[in-house]
Amino acid sequence: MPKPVTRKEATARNREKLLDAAAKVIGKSGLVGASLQEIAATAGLTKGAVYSQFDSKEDLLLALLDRRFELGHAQLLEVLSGDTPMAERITDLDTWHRGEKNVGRLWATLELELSLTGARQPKLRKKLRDRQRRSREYLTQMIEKIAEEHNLTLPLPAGEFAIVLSALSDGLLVHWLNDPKEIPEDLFARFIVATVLAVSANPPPKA
Amino acid sequence: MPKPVTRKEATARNREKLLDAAAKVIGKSGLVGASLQEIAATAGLTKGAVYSQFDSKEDLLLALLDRRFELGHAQLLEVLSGDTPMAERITDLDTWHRGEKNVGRLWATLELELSLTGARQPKLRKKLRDRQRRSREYLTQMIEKIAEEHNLTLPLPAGEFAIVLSALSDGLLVHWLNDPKEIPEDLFARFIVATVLAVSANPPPKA
DNA sequence: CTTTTCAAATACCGCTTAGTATCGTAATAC
DNA sequence: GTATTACGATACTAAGCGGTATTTGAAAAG
Repeated sequence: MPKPVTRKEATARNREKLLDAAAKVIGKSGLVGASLQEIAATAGLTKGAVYSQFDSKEDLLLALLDRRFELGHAQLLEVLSGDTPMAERITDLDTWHRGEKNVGRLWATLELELSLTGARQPKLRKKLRDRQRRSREYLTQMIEKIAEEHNLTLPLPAGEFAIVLSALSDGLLVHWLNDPKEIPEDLFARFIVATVLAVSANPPPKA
Repeated sequence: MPKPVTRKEATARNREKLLDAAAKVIGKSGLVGASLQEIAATAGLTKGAVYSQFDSKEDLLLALLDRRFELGHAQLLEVLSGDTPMAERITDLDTWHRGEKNVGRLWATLELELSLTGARQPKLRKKLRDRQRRSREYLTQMIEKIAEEHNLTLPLPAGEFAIVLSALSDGLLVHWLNDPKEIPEDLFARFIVATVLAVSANPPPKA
C-alpha cells in the first residue's frame, strides 16, 4: 500500500478510512450510540474530517450503505454463480449471509439495526427495500436455475421461496446472536435440503 | 376504570402508565433514542416519577421486559393450546407473532431492537436468551403434540423445527417491516404446511 | 386537627452530542 | 516563487441526556 502523495488520493483514502471506521464503530455501539468523534478517532482523524467529507451523520450513513450494498451484491452474485452441488451452494449462501466469510458478526448486527431504523426513517427504508428486492431477485434466479438443473419441485413459487430463504437466514441470525450454542451451524442447510427433496419426491396435488 | 383513591393504587397505576409509555416511546424512537423525559411525558408524568419507581433507565427496561415476557408467554400458551386444525393453528401462531392481534408493529420492532442490544449487553442477553428458550420449549411441545395427533413426520427433530419456525417468523417480520407489500400475509403458513405435508407423505430414508 | 410520610414535581448538575466557525497548512495553479 | 485553494484540526455552541438534590402537596397516621 503506497503512501498517497497527491491530494486527491489522500482525501479519497481518508474517505474510505472514515467509512471503514464508521462500520466498525456502528457495529460495536449501534447507530445512535456511535458518535462522530469516536468514528473519526477510530479512523485516526478528527471530526473536522468527517464534516469535510460528508454533510451530516445521516449522509455518512447513506454513503456507507451504498458502498456496502455494492460489495454485498457482488459477493452474493459470486456465491450464487458457483457450479458446486445444490446442498453446498445453499450452505455457502448461509455462511456468507452470517458474515463468517466477511467481517464477523459486525455487519450482521449493523444490517439488523438498519432494518429497524428503516422502519422509522422513510428515506432509509426506501434504500433498504430496493436492496432487499435486488437480492431477492438474484436469489429467485438462482432458485429457478437450480430447480431446473436438478429437476426439483419447489414448495412455493421461486419468488416466494426466495423470500422464505432470506427470511429464514435472517431469523436464524437473530436467534444466533443471543444464543449461539443452541443454533446448529448447519440447521439452515439441513432444513432446506430436506424439505426440497421431500417436496420433489412428492409434489403437491395441485401441481 | 375507577379512579384510584388510595395511595398504593395510585402509584401502582402510575407504574403501569410508565411502562406502557416506555414501550410506546421505545418502539417509536428506539432504545437509545427514547429519553426518560419523553417517556414520562407520554405517561402524563415527569421524570421524577420515573426515578421514584425505578432505579435507572436500565432498571425500567428490565421491568418492562419482565412484564412483557409474562404476558407474551401467556398469550403464546393460549394460542398453542387451542383445539383448531393444524393449518389454522400455524396461521394463528404467525399472526400472533406479527403482533396484529396485539399492539401492532410496535412490539415487533422493540423485540428486534432488544435482540440487537442484547448482542452487546451481557445482562440483557441472558434475559432474552432465557425467554427465547422458554418460548422454544413451548413450541417444541406443541409441535410434538400436533405431529402425534396428525401422525406427521417432521423434516427435523421437534426441537430444531421449533428453532426454524420461530426464526422464519422473525425473519419474515424483518422483511415485512421494510417492504410490507412484497411479503404475503399467509406465506409462513403456506410454506410450513406444504413442507410438512410433503415430508410426511414421503419420509426421509433415514427415518 | 396536627404531624408524618412519601410519591412526584422542580430545579439543577455534569457531561456528551451533532453541528458550526475559524484557522493553519500543505498540495496545487500560475 | 507566489498566490490560491481546500482538507482537516481546533475551538466553540446550543441542546439534550441520565441522574441527583431539593421541595411540594396530599394521603396516611396519631
